[in-house]
Amino acid sequence: MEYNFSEIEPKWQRFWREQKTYHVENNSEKPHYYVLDMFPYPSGAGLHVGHPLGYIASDIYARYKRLCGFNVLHPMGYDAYGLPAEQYAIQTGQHPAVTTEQNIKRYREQLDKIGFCFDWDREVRTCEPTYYKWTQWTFIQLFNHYYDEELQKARPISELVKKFENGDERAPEWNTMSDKEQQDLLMNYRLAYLADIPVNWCAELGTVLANDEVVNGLSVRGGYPVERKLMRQWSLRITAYAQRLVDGLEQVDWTDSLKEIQRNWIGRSEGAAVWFPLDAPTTSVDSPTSLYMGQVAPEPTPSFEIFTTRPDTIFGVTFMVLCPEHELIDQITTPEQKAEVEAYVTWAKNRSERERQAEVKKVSGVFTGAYAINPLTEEKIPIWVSDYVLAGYGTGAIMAVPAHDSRDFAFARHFNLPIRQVVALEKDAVSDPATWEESMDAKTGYSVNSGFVTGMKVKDAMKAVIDRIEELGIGHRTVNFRLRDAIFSRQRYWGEPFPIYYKNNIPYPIPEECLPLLLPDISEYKPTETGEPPLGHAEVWAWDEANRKVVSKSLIDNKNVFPLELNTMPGFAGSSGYYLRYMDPHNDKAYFSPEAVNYWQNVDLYVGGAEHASGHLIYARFWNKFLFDIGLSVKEEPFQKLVNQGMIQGRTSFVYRSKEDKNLYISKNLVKDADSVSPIRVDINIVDNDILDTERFRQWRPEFADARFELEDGKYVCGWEVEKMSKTYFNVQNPDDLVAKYGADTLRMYEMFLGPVEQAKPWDTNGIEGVFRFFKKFWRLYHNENNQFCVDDSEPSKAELKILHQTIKKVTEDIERFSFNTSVSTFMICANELASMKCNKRAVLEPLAILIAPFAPHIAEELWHLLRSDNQSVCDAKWPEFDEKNLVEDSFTYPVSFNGKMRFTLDLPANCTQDEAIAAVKAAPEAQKWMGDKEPKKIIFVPKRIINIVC
RNA sequence: GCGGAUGUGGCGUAAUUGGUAGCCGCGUUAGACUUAGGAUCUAAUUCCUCCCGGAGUGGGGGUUCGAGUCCCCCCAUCCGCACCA
Repeated sequence: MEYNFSEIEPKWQRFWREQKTYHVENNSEKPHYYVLDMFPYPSGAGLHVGHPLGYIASDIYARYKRLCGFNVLHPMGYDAYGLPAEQYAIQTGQHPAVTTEQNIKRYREQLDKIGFCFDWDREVRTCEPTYYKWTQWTFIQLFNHYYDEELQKARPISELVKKFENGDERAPEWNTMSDKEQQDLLMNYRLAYLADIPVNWCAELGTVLANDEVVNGLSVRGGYPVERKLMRQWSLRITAYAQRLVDGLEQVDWTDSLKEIQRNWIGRSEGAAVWFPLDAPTTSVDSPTSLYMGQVAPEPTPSFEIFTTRPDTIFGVTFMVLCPEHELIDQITTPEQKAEVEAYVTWAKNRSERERQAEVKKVSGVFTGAYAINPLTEEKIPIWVSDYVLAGYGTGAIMAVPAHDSRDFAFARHFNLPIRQVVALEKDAVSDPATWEESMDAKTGYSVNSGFVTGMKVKDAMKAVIDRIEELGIGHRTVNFRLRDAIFSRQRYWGEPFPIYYKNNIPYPIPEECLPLLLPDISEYKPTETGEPPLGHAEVWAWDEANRKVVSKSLIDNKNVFPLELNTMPGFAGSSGYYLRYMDPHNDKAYFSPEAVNYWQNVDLYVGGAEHASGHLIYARFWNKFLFDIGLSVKEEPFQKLVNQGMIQGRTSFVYRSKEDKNLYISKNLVKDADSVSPIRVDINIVDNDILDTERFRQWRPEFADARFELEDGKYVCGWEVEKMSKTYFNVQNPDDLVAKYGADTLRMYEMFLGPVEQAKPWDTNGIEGVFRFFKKFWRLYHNENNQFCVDDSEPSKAELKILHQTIKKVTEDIERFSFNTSVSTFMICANELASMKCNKRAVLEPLAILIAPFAPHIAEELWHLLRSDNQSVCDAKWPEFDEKNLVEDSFTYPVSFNGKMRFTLDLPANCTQDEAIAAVKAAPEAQKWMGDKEPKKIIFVPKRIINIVC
């Protein structure tokens, strides 16, 4: 029989399904290993060849681990809530659940054809009530917990209430507060909280977006403008975990670049918070010094706090800047400046995020007329307002040191403010800042003109200044983060409903026993006429507190019936904890059982795209840390090792149409002048190895029906370019087509052969033939000339064993370091050598079938069953052991170099000593030729490698 | 601007981690078997060359007996962040 993949592959896929080969139990004597893929959003377009790349890599690893004796959890599911299904629903009225179901069906068919070892019994879908019940449950836990700064972990909010009741400086009047006041106060502590916050509002999408969903002022989905707007929204207090999110990166095995992206996103910076008193005529302070000695309790002096990472430059402050939103502006602006300041503030606040970002280089601002006092120099410093200071970072106020901060420098130059040098590269290298072209921002050199720190190194000066500031009680060391809390409300339909109802305008969670709070059906998926989110259309959408159930909205006037939250949760809600649910997906009593999580612990290997670095991968880490704090999750970090598969780009094919003769298409290498032709994208499915199928091209579209071609060697050669894989570029490669033409094993192997998994690369089908040829050759190793299965039970030769063990060694090492492209090469070398030796020994071919099983499970399974009479799957075989002694040689050919150049080779015993080697070199006739009568000055001998002789 | 990465034949890539650069595959060329082949097999294929050799891993310098690999300076491309004080 010839290698007939179209018969083999469905046969074994059925076998695996019927035998439940990939079913995984939560208890086993074997060591556990958890291999996870980022689950897909099932879009309407189906899979293209880029999607399975990571799945194939993780599948190979999962299969390998299993063969090595691990109990491997390798699940798959769907991130099923999302905007496209909802937008499709708005256009067609089709329920998103219906389209989502259809898309999932198609995804599953496509995935099944590739032969993955997923345990489909553990499938999760984020839109299933049995799943989102636990998303809602976690939200309630977040709502019911706060972050205890002392313990550095989440604790029940009831503990905080108890503290407040017993007297706490954070809520001195707690016991006299009304319920509403108490609840409002607690909102400042809850990990899931409701607050009026500036949000990214996207009018076009009719929803707010998280920071990572906005790029350059445009929405990631759709590219619509986004504006800042104050809205009452649910947020997650992820900032409470900022430090732990930074620290945790030390413990995980991720690439440096990915860790760096996360560190940047979290944006930790150390510095000082310093209070600058106002030079306000209203304050009755005799001498500013009396303020700072610490003993005299001064009159309450209006002052404001700034944050700086360069406390050492405090002697170079020549002005202060407040952000336009700063609350102090109204109080301090002098009457003369009032009109100007108000105009500026209004202008700044109304600027869209996009405008602001586009004009970053433009300097704008206005003087308030007020002054602050530099607490160390007692100088009077003007206070300005400018939008280059951001409200959301630090305190929204800065001390400006134009000599050593490029933004302050630009501002000072623009408004002609003084610039004073306080840092120099050398102690005496002081120059006139008026001559500078740019500020000196580097944190190197020495302090100059800086009072008591003059002459110190910058680093020491920083410490000295902070120490003094803390001594004086006018500030303290502090850490600031760029990370913002995650906005958790979406004005959408197709997402998890919040398990929240409002009584007297105070939010309450519905009782946990009543979860899930089911997403109601609605008639229209658009916002309501009054501007409420789509859930405003839901008729039966009110909470009956007494009967603990959802009832009709019309009952809201009744005593115990209250409105339910109309927002839904964002996409990252469902994807933040799914890896935990896979451990115990059918549990209806708990998110997952303690037994399950104690067995699996956390994800050992996570494979997915780097585009989730500042979204999903941060949220999931936060989510897991919270579950860890409340005792559910057992590891603080959810994903121990992370591999980012590179994006597969498209490789677009072009034909070149003559500009003179619109029906003439010129083959690529015959195009003399690029301006004389127009390149036209052509469907890659009618191009093979860059050769255009001219007949199918004529049929492709009516306008090409009369096409004529200028051919080279009778062929039309297309040009190509790397672009995004997209329908509009005709460069989408559907995996189904390749499976049909070459089989799943060839597709799997070829995707790996393309290059390192981590590397972005264009999809290029040229070359898949080579892998297909390999499989035909591989098949023939197990068959005779008449295509009959034929293996030999005799002892293998030394040479044959050497090839086998070389292959075992290399493939094992390659898989361990995720280098699958090189293992494919190793298989090819192995097959070539065995074929040329005509080796058909069982002792070689049986282990070989196991070795290739992770890569090409179908052909491996077929050969395995031909080799053995028991009905055992190759998936349950044992990974062959590598035995060094098969590789040991009696003699070894040593390359011999003179003065660094290789001159000749010498056969020596493989384990010869250095002295023996040197003696052999001296005796060799070739050596005489190179050495002449010179004595070697130096002989370098590396075991089994090189002998280098320097004369 | 800041941060991270990458740069090797016509193409995708490899190199035991400092040890004969170009493995494996595509493509190309020649040959074999064929009525035929877009099947299969064999051989060649970094470049230059007067066939003696010489040059060569983005460019320049350095360390070393020896550098694709380590160090310094440029150049190019890709990615992330971007007024974050």
